[in-house]
Amino acid sequence: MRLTGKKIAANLRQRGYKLTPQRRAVLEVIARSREHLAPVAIHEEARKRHIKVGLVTVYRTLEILAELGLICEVHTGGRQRNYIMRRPVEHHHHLICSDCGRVVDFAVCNLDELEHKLSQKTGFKIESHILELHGRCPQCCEEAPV
Amino acid sequence: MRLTGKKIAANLRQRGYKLTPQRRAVLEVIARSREHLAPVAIHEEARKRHIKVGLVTVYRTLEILAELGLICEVHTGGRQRNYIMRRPVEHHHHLICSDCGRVVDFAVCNLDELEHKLSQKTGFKIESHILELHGRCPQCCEEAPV
DNA sequence: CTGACTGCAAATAGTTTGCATGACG
DNA sequence: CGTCATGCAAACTATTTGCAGTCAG
Repeated sequence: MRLTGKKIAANLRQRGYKLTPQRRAVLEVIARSREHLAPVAIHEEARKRHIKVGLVTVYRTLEILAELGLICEVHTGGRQRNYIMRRPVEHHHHLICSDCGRVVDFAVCNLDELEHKLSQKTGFKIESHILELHGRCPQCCEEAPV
Repeated sequence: MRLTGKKIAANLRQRGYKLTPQRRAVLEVIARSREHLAPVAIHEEARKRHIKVGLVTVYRTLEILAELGLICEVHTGGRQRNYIMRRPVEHHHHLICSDCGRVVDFAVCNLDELEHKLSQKTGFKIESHILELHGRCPQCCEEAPV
């Protein structure tokens, strides 16, 4: 599914939001990057493309986009938030390169059984999970063999 | 394995650190809590127990304790760091109540196969993973049925 | 037109650093 | 006793909020 402007606009409007150049810009920057980006990086990149946008707006936009499920947060352990395009709409996870930050999606996670077992054992009503794999991508392994 | 003062002291000394009342306090606060705690909470709790310690020291201590593997970080999605005692030394994960913050450990995670497959498919050299389950614990489910 | 959006400046929140003093081993 | 630890204040970083002007629909 391609995220055309129209689809996004509709998506936004549905919840009473408007599609402004700034929001378009933020979304585009994230969409074009294969890596996860921090708010500051998104801001810089947008300005490089000569789109006038304030950092504050980037923050506000990210919140909305995440709420709409168009982007999602990546937990890098660093001190800032990081967002990446949510390509497939389905449930999926990330494999993240600890050197360059490249992100690969994957969908398989046979955790249902685990969740079921744990649920029975602990009485928890399990609602979601975070699963992220960290490692080094092929490029980084080559470039700087530890 | 009980974490006696001696063991901890040895653990610290091994790497050139000293065991001070402050460090002892921080560790004790974390050890007694079943939930994950943020630096501020640890600081407050320590003071309640009449141990004079500065917030700065708490931060510095947390860094060391995490480095030593005595405590570990929990990713709550909130804006602060959160730490919890690392009870078993083995590899394990957390099941976290999204209401009260209670944390349950579990060790089973049949991800080896998944990691292996992904490694082959992507060329990534997988080094670690984050797996956290989120849900509501029995108590919270009872007290406030959604 | 009008309510939602933007951007600035300023406020917060969390964390880190510099430095003089204090105490573990 | 020397080295590492502490605590204050101040710096810093990331993020949020208030508000007046602006714009998409």
